[in-house]
Amino acid sequence: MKNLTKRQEEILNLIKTHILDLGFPPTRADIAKTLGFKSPNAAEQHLRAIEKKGFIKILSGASRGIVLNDSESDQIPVIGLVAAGGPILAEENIEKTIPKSNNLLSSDIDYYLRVKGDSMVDIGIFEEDLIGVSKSASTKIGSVVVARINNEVTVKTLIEMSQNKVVLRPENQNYNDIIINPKVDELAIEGSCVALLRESI
Amino acid sequence: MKNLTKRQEEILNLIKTHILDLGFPPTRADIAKTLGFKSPNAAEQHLRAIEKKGFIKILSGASRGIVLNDSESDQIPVIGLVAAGGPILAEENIEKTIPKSNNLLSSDIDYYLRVKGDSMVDIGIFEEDLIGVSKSASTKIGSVVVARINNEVTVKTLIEMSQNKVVLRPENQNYNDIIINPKVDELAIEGSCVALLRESI
DNA sequence: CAATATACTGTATATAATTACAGTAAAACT
DNA sequence: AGTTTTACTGTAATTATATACAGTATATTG
Repeated sequence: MKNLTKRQEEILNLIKTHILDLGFPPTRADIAKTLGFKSPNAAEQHLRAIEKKGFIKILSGASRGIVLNDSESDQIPVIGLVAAGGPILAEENIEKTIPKSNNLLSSDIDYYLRVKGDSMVDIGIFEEDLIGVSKSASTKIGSVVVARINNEVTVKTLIEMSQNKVVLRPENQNYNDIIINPKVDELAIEGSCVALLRESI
Repeated sequence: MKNLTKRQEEILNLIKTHILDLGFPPTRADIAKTLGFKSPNAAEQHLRAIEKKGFIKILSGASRGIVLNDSESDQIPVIGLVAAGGPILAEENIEKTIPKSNNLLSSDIDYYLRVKGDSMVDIGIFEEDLIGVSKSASTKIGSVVVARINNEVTVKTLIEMSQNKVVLRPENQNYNDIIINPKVDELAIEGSCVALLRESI
């Protein structure tokens, strides 16, 4: 998807704002009036350009027939099984996506991860639950993190983190702490768990 | 706000669906075509009636100028502490409301209830969690229900239900089953738990 | 039992809106 | 240097849309 020019972006924002304010897209004349064009055709041609670049779709013959193409930035992916090796957010891991506007929880969620196994049941994280993961939230000691150890993704509580020792604790008395030497094993903290969804009880 | 007739409700839903699908409201002709009216005026008059009852606003002169009035029905209330005596959904119990989400969780959630206590931790329901409650979902044996016993609201698993014996089980080994005789104690099953939200981990 | 609300058909018209065509001018590629 | 893209003005035709007016019929309410 090509980049929009400054003016085109301005028009796309105007459309979004109009929809947010009134609930329906503007007409060519509305756009022209707002931006001071003396001809509705100026708006028309901008719309065609924006459509060509893939950001909107113009429904011909319909008044206000401007459809916003769901940009991926407005969708939060739900990650099912993470294929070994690749990045978590790789296409093949995305089970579905949830529109951000429908998100009831923290706005800081980058993706949802479907929980496998019972290693976190003691703090109420069950198999099939969806965990809201934030990549930017600070990973403090004691927080629940998404970690990748030698290409395997896991959700655990972060207990200790120093240069040559990282301790990840399963919240289930049947499991033992995972102790990693980052100099020996490959370790990456992918994000912090900030919310939880259970779709059926 | 007066109640809509069946037909009017049908039209309001059509408008909402149209907006959800395409991003803008339908025209009178669209409505007429969808519902099989032979005159766009039929749609026009329905719209006027729906506006009169306060559910929409019609912007005169604007094509597709139908604005949905934020009806409370699009918001799901979050119930904090339930005051003894009154109905669960009483105004004073509503902690906040959250917009109804279509894709995220079951569309059948009437309200969220904030969990107090630790009686359900064994199945991953923790204090401060929000439970999505459906009033209409069938209350089967084995399902987690919201029950009111002598004016106190509680969340438990329904184990047995007969004319003179109802058994509610806390999912926590430190608690005992609650055995009620509905002929002695006042008991009402308010709904079933169909989803769960945890706003922070 | 009359008035009002509901639920439409049918026709007509003003206006709202899309959209095509003909230009101008500057900037950005190729 | 020539073509394409961007960014508009200006005009006009066609179509889309709202909306008024005139009816019909049944149901509901005061």
